[in-house]
Amino acid sequence: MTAGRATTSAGEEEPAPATARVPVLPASAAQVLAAVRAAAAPAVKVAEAATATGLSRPTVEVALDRLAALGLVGELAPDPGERRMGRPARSYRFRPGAGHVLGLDIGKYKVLAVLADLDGDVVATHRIEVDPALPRKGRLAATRAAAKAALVAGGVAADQLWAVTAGTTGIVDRDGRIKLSSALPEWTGLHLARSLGRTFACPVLVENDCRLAAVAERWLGVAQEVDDVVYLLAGMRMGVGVLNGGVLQRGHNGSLGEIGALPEIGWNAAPGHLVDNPDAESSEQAVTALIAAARAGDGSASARIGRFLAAITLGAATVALAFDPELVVVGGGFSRADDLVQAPVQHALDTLCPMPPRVASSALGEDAVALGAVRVALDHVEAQLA
Amino acid sequence: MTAGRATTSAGEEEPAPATARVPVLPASAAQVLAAVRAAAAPAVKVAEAATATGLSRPTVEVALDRLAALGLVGELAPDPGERRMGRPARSYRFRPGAGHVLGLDIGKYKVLAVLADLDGDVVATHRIEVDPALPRKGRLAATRAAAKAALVAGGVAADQLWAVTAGTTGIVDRDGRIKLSSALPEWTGLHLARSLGRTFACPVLVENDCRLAAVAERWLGVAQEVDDVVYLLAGMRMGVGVLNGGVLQRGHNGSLGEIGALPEIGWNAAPGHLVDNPDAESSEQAVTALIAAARAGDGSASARIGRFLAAITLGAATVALAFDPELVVVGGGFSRADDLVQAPVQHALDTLCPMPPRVASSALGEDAVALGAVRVALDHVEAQLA
DNA sequence: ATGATTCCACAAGTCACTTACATAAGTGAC
DNA sequence: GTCACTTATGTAAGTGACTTGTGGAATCAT
Repeated sequence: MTAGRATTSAGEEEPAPATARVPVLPASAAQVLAAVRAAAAPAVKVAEAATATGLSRPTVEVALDRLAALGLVGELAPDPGERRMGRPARSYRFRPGAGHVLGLDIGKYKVLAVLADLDGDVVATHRIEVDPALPRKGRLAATRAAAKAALVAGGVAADQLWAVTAGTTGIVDRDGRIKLSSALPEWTGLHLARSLGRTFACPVLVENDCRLAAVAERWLGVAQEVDDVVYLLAGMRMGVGVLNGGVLQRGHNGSLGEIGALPEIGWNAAPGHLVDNPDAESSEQAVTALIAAARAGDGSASARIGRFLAAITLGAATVALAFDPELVVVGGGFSRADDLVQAPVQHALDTLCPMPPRVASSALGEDAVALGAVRVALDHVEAQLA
Repeated sequence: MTAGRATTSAGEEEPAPATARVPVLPASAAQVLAAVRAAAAPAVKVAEAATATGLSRPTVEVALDRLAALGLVGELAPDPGERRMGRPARSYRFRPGAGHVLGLDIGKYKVLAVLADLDGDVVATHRIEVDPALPRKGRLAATRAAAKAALVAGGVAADQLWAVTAGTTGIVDRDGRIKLSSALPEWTGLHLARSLGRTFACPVLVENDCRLAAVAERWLGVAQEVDDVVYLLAGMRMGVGVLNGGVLQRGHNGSLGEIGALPEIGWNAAPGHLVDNPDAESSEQAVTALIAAARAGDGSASARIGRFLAAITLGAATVALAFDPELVVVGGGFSRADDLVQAPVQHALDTLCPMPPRVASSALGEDAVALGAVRVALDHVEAQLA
């Protein structure tokens, strides 16, 4: 569509920006690709793909040729184990390495980059600890460094990256701008999607971290097969991510689920029950210590945690009633305290809700946000391939 | 696909159930139909439809022939006002009367049937006042009577009905069963979709009334062009309907938005501030009288209303924060008191929410539910035509 | 009437897909 | 090793929905 003439004639064109592009597939090829990916067996014979798609064999064959030319599928050497009569069938399989996506979790204390192939299998990971007081530039630089390191570790070239999603603390609008972040005040106002867009030659999506955690738990965690999920981040920071009918909810300003602003809910005060000075940079370690103490039988530590739980239950019941999920996933952010939260929250919801949802603790822990980012990036890619 | 042989040969077939069926259109016809409907002008020339769809003129012509055969479009006599050179172009226009949908509002005190054509223009209406204590059977009979009366008044045959949607009080699951209705206790457990399905030879959808009101306000009321809407029913009954990204939210059990169960929210007690005995059958009239008194300057009536408003604001703020809508529509159910509610709720949200939504009072009043039902039925039809 | 103008109707060509058939590449029996 | 059998591949011819292209029909201006 764009001028082939200009690129061949004039030399003063801006350099072709090496845009990583998801290939555009004709309808039949997209159908065949979906069938190959959906197949239970690792390798798919042409005839199988034909019956699966309802298309005829010749059509499937040309589609497979195109997909093979794009690298999206590869022909497989015939399995020597399977010896049957007749001419052996050609087998194809999806090549998840044809493209890659990157999920970024830009947190207060760390930046985590997760590189995955088109199957969502993690190819490489890179984590960089950062100073919670780091200014914008430094945190962005750390993000780019983590992304680059993951790409290098995975041996993936930049133009093999088809989509990037970043998750971060705060209210993110639909353009990828951070409207407000209380945990990272200097983050407020940053157009993160545009900033990162200059680094990557592919679409960059930005989403609130709790939402991505909700997506991840549905993808790989405790909320698999569940369409209506509320993810409840309960820890030094309170947050909510909501899936309704399997689709991520954002709200008009991107602040859906942020009921913490209501003093009656008590969420803003809740972290104060855990540690004396929640804003201190050392609060993260203090909470870890507190949990360890409570597990070791320290009564005053348990009491603190009890007060914290009492403070969050009303809010938990409110979101459960408001969104009517099938499952509430509680995640903490700090390591492995989710089990301490699950039972009390379940009890609270059982008492407060007429039709109480199940409550489960996060299965993915600290990786949830980056994995959710990977899933969102994959969804973006797959929407284009369809 | 189904056996033409059987119907012609055997006589013992069950009588063809006169199924009202939305016609199945080939892709090009659906495209052309959409173009004809979307056109600004009432009549569309073939060439215009061709450029609008991107299809060629011959293709558009055969599509129009098919649509005309189905009655979905009609050829229009050439406009004698438009005198131009050359052979006059044939004009087509959408025939909204090709099919009809029915919206039902099955309430405590009334049943309202609204019959509309495919443009959503109301063709006929029938309202039956019912005893609030009426048992299931009677209310269902009244519903059927209202539907029939509307059909007769509109001169529409039963097989011209392409979809029916019913709205009613209570928690409705995705199969159209009423799981719980506090306002109509004998309604609980009724499989309303199946009951009504025996009456109508077309799909019957059932939805909670507040949700339909939200849909209606977005369609014809104050929430036009707004994708994220919370409809707040504030009166003798509290309820919520939520649209997020323009799509109706239901939740896992169909109880999304039902935060009234929380005592801290205060919604269950709120109607008690308006009248002394909210469960009495005369409470409806009592509220109407109360509003009239307050408008006339009665101090104690105003005080009652003030207490009611104070009791609902926390819940309003909660749903506003939870769902992050662009607009909150307050509706009452009883006649025209919404303006008394709008300003106090707006004030409450402005104080309690960091990014307060706009608050508007319902534009559709008592008709909202039935009109929302019409819209949902039309959406169902249009999804099939696409 | 005649020509200009505009739209319609029919024919022929194109594309993606189908069915149908001949050919290739193996296995197993002799 | 050769032959028959089985199974999958490769290619040709056919179909349907859509395209472009050309001649014809309906109206206005002269």
